[in-house]
Amino acid sequence: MSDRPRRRIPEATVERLPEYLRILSELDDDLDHISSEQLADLAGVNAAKVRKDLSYLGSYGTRGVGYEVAYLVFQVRRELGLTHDWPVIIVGAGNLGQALANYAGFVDRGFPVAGIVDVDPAKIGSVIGGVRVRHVDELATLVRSRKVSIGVVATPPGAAQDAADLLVGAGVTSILNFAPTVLSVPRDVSVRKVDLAVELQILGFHEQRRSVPSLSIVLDADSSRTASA
Amino acid sequence: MSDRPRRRIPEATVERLPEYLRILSELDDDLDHISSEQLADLAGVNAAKVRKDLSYLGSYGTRGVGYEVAYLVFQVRRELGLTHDWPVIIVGAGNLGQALANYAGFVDRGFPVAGIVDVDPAKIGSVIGGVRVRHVDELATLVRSRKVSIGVVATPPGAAQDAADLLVGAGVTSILNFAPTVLSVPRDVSVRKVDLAVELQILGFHEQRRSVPSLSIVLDADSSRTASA
DNA sequence: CCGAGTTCGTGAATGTGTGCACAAGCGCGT
DNA sequence: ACGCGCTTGTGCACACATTCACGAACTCGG
Ligand SMILES: NC(=O)c1ccc[n+]([C@@H]2O[C@H](COP(=O)([O-])OP(=O)(O)OC[C@H]3O[C@@H](n4cnc5c(N)ncnc54)[C@H](O)[C@@H]3O)[C@@H](O)[C@H]2O)c1
Ligand SMILES: NC(=O)c1ccc[n+]([C@@H]2O[C@H](COP(=O)([O-])OP(=O)(O)OC[C@H]3O[C@@H](n4cnc5c(N)ncnc54)[C@H](O)[C@@H]3O)[C@@H](O)[C@H]2O)c1
Repeated sequence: MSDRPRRRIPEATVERLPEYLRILSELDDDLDHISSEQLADLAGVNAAKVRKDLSYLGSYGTRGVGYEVAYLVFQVRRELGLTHDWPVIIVGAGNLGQALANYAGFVDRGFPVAGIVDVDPAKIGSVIGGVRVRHVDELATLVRSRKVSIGVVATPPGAAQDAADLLVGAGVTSILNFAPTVLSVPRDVSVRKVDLAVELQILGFHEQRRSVPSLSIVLDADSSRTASA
Repeated sequence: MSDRPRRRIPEATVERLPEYLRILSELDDDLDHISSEQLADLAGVNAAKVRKDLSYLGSYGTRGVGYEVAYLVFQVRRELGLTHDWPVIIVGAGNLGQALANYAGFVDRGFPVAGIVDVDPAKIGSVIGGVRVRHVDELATLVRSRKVSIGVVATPPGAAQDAADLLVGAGVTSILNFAPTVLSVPRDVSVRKVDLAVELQILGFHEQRRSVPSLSIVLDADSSRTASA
């Protein structure tokens, strides 16, 4: 219990752990154990993958029985660093920034909105999701006083790099970028990008392939990203 | 020109093509050629990767010169199926659904919002981004009359499977899911999921690792998803 | 206490993605 | 016409991810 092997966890596994965690958290309270196969079904993946993923955290299952849900939740949360909350600051209080700030799902999963900033005087002072919109000049102060290490960029593309620079300058070390722009940041800052138009374009690609049945295989079901009944 | 090799394109490449396309589209008009290295820099990836990605589309570059931007844009658009628009229907006109409908970036990139539906009488009839919100009962009619093949699920998690079933029943074959739920759909329907809380949790994981310097390597810069200066 | 049935943990095989390194091809200047 | 410098396209080696298959370890009933 006290020792932590702290082995390296593959990135692909890290990307699935939050999904397992969500599913486990939503399970009925009277279900105290779950098998890799049950969890796999709920997550839409292969059972062997679930076992391998969980094995990176340690040997927390019991053969012939499965995994104890409460304990597994605890272990996954610990591994993901969710033993404490990670306050988040949102830059840009437009359509998307407001939707994000209003979204209860963030605080529920350990990411309270510690601040929202904008440059538009019309937006500053308004309250969204219980948080008052501040001027972007106050960003650094907010980040430092609230010990924020994660920033969300929800500005127009032209302002995204500026926003990122501000965040990095204030000490933020992780950025979630919604603007369709490639951000330049120091190597020790993590950036993840969510581009909704890209998602649609990927769907469009497969959609198009579907309608022009290739000479070889008629339907190459893309098992990678698609969940099936 | 008339022949189309129609080779299989790796999924990883498909996921990068939209980004290349966006960058190419935003280039100065007076730049008529671009090298793989320049494009790689702009996209924050390796030049060899750009060349390999583009080589799946065909040999559209010229050695010693680079790629002709206009022609490359055309080819990438063709490959992604963007020779025509893909109308999209949004289910759920809440915070997120409204932000999406208001977002000009979709229609700009070939995905006009053909309809928005909801169950809430208070929302039905209002106009968002130039589109009137309809009752969810009209979904099938809308999908058929506007030839929609892509649906966006922006309902609360509890209603997401219902929304997906409705979409599939109406003939939609690609779904972009924003609800934190695993959707069950027939095997021939593509689903992509965007879970913003998952993105934050992944950042949180790396954030935590950062603060507990592992015994082995102090900072394992995650090159996979992070763009760096 | 034993055997049947269950489920985990993981080695090994296979599949997919990345990046180096270099030959082949092109343009340009002389 | 030719050589030189530049850039593409790709073979190859390596890294990473997925899946299978099976031994190990557990439960339970008799
Ligand atoms: N709305 C969507 O559904 C959607 C979908 C995909 C991507 N996006 C992207 O998300 C970003 C935000 O989209 P949106 O629809 O909310 O745009 P928006 O125009 O509604 O909001 C942008 C906000 O950023 C503020 N801003 C501008 N410059 C700033 C700066 N330097 N510092 C701080 N704030 C600044 C503006 O005042 C505005 O309030 C854009 O990059 C957009 O491309 C939005
Ligand atoms: N708002 C965000 O920033 C955000 C971020 C991440 C994920 N999400 C997810 O996106 C989804 C939507 O979030 P939101 O903030 O817009 O929620 P919301 O509650 O503001 O909006 C949901 C809308 O869906 C409608 N709806 C409910 N049942 C429906 C049905 N059966 N058919 C059609 N419409 C129905 C509701 O009337 C409401 O208008 C949720 O699943 C949420 O978890 C939202």
